[in-house]
Amino acid sequence: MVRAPCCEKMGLKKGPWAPEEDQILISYIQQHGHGNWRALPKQAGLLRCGKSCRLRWINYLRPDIKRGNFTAEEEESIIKLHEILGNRWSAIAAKLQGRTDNEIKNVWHTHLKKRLPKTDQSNSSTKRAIKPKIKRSDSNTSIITQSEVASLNFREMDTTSACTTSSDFSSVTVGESKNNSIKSEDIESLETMPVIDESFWSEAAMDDENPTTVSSESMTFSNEMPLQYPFNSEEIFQQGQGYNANFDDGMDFWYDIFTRTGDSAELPEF
DNA sequence: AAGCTCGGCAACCGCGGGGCG
DNA sequence: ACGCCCCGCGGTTGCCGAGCT
Repeated sequence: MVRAPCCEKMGLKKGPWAPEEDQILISYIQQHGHGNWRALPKQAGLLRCGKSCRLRWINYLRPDIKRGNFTAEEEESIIKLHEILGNRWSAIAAKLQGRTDNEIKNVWHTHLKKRLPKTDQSNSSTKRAIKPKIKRSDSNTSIITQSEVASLNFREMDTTSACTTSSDFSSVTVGESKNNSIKSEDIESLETMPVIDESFWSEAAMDDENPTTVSSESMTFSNEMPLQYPFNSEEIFQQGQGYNANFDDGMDFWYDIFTRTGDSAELPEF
């Protein structure tokens, strides 16, 4: 089935927004919110498609938008986050208060990309970022927050429940299955598993005799800062029914590690 | 001063995922 | 289980102003 173009209908305006249109959109959203973008332009009396309205609001009119040049800190954050996330601009934007994905994308392409060595530039375009695969928690599970993950401070992880299910940080479910069966979705997840180092697998995870225990010691960073791998199912089991750690929480964790180590060379690739 | 080039940025396009009937 | 609808995302386009010749 071929999807009809967004603004196929005649009479819908395209291109730059006029100040009057902005005003209409702002006042409408202030009064009514934006429940349904598709219906919004008609209700607000705008000759725009809903998509265009949404984009204009998100990228320009939102009251919490921070305008102006990016600070050095922000640029540094973008570079670091891009190392972690790849071209997932919305995820990067979520970490930068008041900045939009579009803005970050533009800054990246116009300024920041040029700063990288050529090899990195070519890699970055094809670099595979973690796909967000947010799993909505069941009624009998709960979301674990970044701080909760960080506070767990584990020595070991159990790959039966932690590794296989946390292989993609967007989708971590612990406490429901204790078997080692690999599902098709796990295969995709395994592809996006952080590449750590060879010893990580040879010493622990790939140990035939003890395939489920991984020592966090095998994950080392260049500055010798001791790091604790985030997930330990045993303690998590003790805490309750299980949990879902969603994608952003996982990213928060890795970003935290990154900012602590400050060494992109040692960052796990996705 | 006029024409051209380039960079920056706002906006558009098309795809994929999730919700819902 | 399936199809439709809507939303959000990432890639791309095109306009516009600044700088250069």
